[in-house]
Amino acid sequence: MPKIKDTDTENQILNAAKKVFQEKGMDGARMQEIADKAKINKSMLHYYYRSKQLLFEAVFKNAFALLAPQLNAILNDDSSIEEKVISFTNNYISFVVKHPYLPSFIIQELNRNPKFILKLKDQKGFPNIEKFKKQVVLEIEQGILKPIKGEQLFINILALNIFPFVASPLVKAFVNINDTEFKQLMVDRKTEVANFIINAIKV
Amino acid sequence: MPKIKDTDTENQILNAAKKVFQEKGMDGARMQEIADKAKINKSMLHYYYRSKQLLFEAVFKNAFALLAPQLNAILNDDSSIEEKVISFTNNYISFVVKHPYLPSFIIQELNRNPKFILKLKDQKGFPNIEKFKKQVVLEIEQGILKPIKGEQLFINILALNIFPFVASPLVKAFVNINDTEFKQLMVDRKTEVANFIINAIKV
DNA sequence: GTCTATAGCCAGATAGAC
DNA sequence: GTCTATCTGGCTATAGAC
Repeated sequence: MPKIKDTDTENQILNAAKKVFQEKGMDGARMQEIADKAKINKSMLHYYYRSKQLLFEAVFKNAFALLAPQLNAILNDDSSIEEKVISFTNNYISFVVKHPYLPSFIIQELNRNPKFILKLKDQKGFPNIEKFKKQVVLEIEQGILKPIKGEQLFINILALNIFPFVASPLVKAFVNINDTEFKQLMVDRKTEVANFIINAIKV
Repeated sequence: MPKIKDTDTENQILNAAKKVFQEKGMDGARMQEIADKAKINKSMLHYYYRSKQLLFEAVFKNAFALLAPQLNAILNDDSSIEEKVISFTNNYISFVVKHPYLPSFIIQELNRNPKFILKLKDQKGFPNIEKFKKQVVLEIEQGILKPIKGEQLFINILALNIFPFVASPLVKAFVNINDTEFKQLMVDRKTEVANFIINAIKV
């Protein structure tokens, strides 16, 4: 059985850094706060990760590596579009309840530095939409789906699933609900969103 | 004819501050950069706005005051849900093409400091969903719409319209398109999104 | 109102003892 | 590998001349 890395100093740092960076962003994060949370000395951060920038990049790549498989599930799976919408919606919302800061962290930091995505795009496992697009064309020809561009459908699926978590303070204020009610609304969306999409696209 | 305020120092500052804060966020923005962009001395910023925090709040309230009427259009208007979806989608996408950083700026800063929305909620003109909810219930009873909670429908409308702009670097990378293609896709969404929503909810 | 100069602070990074 | 102490630079904010 392999050693549990979470007990190592390096991983205590990474876990603390995740929390602080995902909550405060690169610019708002403080090395001191990461050190405190990791219960180690500030100079240890530099010993292991050399600089704030490199520590941040480790956290970011880590976060992205968690998100990518979620998307690949809907892009590369062999089931029908309808089945994929149902399983993705259900899985994604469960995923993000476990990692609430993750989507907004990734989006916020990519807005701050859009070039950063180029580094990720070259890597194996980066989500690719081509198979999904072909499948949409095929199911339209078969009379299963109404005409829609694969790109637009994919954007719609992402939007309906990701947006409420990214914009949660705004949503809570507009819909005029507290945290508990918001959580319930998000749980409801596991089936709500899938139905909405399927109603929109099925012939 | 009133004096155009943009020629005043105070408004040069506000315009420069808008650009810098909306691009870099509160934490990433530098007073020096705002001063340079406004072509004035750094100490003038403090003369007119006292502190970075107060200048930021002026910019933020300004941004929110631009966004709120867009939402009130769909919440308070007297036309049918279908008509409101069509006009909101068309108008909102035009609006955001003119103010590309605005939605992500508001969302990012509210995530950084969620308490800030409480200050806005008390103000007159803050979007209120109650009328919209009643209308959804009514149109379902009349057999116009399929059963759906007003909250969920409203979240879906926001998500489909706002998300692609907030997450544009991510969307461009996943859909594998350049800036020009992205813009075209967003223009297409003016009708695309309205059709999608109407297909999803109309009986 | 607008400038220059600088105070005062804080954060990231490093040196060096152990 | 881990600590304390400190350097260095950059940032907000202000003092004060004009």
